[in-house]
Amino acid sequence: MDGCTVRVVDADRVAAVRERMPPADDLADTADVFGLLSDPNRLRLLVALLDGELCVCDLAAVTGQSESAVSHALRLLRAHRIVAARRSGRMAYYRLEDPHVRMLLDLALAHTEHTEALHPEREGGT
Amino acid sequence: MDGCTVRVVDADRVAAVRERMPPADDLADTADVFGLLSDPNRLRLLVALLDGELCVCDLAAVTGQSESAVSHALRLLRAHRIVAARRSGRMAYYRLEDPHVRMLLDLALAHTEHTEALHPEREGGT
DNA sequence: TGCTCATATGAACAGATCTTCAGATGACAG
DNA sequence: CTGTCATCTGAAGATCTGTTCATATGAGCA
Repeated sequence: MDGCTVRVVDADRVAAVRERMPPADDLADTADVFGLLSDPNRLRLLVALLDGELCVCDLAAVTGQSESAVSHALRLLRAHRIVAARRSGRMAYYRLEDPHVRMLLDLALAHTEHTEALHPEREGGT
Repeated sequence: MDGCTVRVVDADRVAAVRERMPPADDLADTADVFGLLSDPNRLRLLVALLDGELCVCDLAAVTGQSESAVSHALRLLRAHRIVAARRSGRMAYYRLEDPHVRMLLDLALAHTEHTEALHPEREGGT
């Protein structure tokens, strides 16, 4: 042969872990959700919404972004059903719809509060 | 002043929410962590490591990536102290180091398992 | 010492992402 | 109906990100 593109040391473990690996769709979904939380500005929006609904302009004020940027971000979040909009006249009030995301936010924020020495840019190799 | 680039509807809410908003550093950190979890392949690596340590080539086998890609990904995760490496001869065994990330993974996976109808690309507007 | 294997690294290219700007939509006031 | 206001949208550009290919490192073996 050729030596195999993919070498395996512990075949049993590999097989076992592959068993437990969630289906690609689920992983993609999950990665997607994390991706939506991976932008500081989007994060700010969601954190702002933890307390209750806010209109676009107030969200812009709270998070310090342009209203256009906020609108784009909300569009994305809305497309993924993470936030929902309520219309009142020409205003749009957004709220956090996805309880799962709320949990992730709570958990994540709780931990960063306690974790001082988390700063990146370090090699932990040798 | 001018009319304000930023209009505010509910000034009190805005002020209150700004109060509660975590410092920019914390948010950046949190967004960073989510960012590391936002790639399906990295996610696969981390899920594989939930069970215990694995060497690079086995990780490649489990996750279906090239060993180089795996190495690059691990490097990133290592830099952020999310995984740690143990050396044994020419092998490198990686394990999940960050308990906080483990929690996020558990929580996220638990939910995607139960959630069938999460698929994106939908407008929830009106 | 010289060879092979497991892993690490760097450079480069392709695709995704975020922000901004300009303009569209739809509601409300007169 | 006309003008204004809040929000939405599309396109364009700069930046980031992830993958690949080629090569480096360093351990073990003969």
